[in-house]
Amino acid sequence: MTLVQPSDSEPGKAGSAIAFQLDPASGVPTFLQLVQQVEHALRLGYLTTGDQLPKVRDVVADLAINPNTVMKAYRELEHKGLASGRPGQGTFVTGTLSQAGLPEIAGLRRALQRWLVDSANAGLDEDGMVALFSSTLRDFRERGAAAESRAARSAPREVGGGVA
Amino acid sequence: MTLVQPSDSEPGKAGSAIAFQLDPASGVPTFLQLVQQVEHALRLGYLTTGDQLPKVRDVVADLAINPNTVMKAYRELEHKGLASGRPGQGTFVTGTLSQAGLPEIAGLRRALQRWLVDSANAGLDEDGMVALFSSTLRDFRERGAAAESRAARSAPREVGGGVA
DNA sequence: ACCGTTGTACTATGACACTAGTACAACCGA
DNA sequence: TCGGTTGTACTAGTGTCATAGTACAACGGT
Repeated sequence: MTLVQPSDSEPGKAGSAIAFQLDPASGVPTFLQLVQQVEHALRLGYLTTGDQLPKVRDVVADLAINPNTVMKAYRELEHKGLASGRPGQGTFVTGTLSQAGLPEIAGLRRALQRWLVDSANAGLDEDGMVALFSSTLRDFRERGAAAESRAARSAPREVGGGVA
Repeated sequence: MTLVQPSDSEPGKAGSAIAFQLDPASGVPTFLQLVQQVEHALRLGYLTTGDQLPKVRDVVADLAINPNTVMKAYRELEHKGLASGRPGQGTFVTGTLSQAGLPEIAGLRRALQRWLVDSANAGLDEDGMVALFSSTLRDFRERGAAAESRAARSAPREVGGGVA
């Protein structure tokens, strides 16, 4: 034991740290799940420059995975310019991905919560909701692409999706 | 050349066949993406007993993947009792997963479409929408679990997620 | 200066996903 | 019955993911 006593919101953690969570059934590689969760938090503004990510050894203990796996995730984030490790201190966010304002996101989130409740009331389970979201999003993407190809005769546009 | 001429809706395909689509960036194994897409279509009632799945060789040609990979997906579906291969004919749906009525789903889908439009108007890109959905769903799951653990003192319940 | 914390590097090993290539089996229609 | 279509089986090889285990480097506080 040292000086830190574990609790729900551990002391010594700067900013709002996120809590990683794994979904073994998803088929997504562990290290990628970590990367994606950080990116999601960055997109939604739940994490910003200066915030600390969970310490490698903490993640290892919480998720029962190998340090190398956590390192692979953090290295990927560093490579994308989103985080940086500081030996002796921790790993910290160095970039951001937020695109919409926090209030807008909060509103969208509430609307989505209502939709989830409606879905549950309609008899859908969680997998069903995911299925419907995936399907609707795919449609949305295709419609958008179709609309663009209709309008882009003279204004070609890049559609690449990297984080750059 | 044989008798079939490729077009947008190929002749010779019974029922409503689904069109597979891969997302290389997702990290999800190819064969699992195929399985999940069929399961999603089954959940939403877009595919039902008797419908034909894309022929192995068609999938191979369309997605530029190996027959073994498609077979792995179809074998998994067969193992779950959802599909069955008939040499010389194709692979057909043998089970269903739909839980809510088609009209309910259509309504939920429209609501979700509106939400996607709103999100786009708020400045969110597709990744942002996925991020917000994932985050909100995770909350939803935790809230539900909390509500259950509050009410389930005397009525324990299974939460397993398999397709059985 | 020392010690503990934290990030980082390295090798080796097992499991899994995907591929290439070949061959065979079941079914349908002419 | 024959030929084409389709599903299926098999082997072998490659790359990635995750693991265990060990060791080192950078930083802060006392």
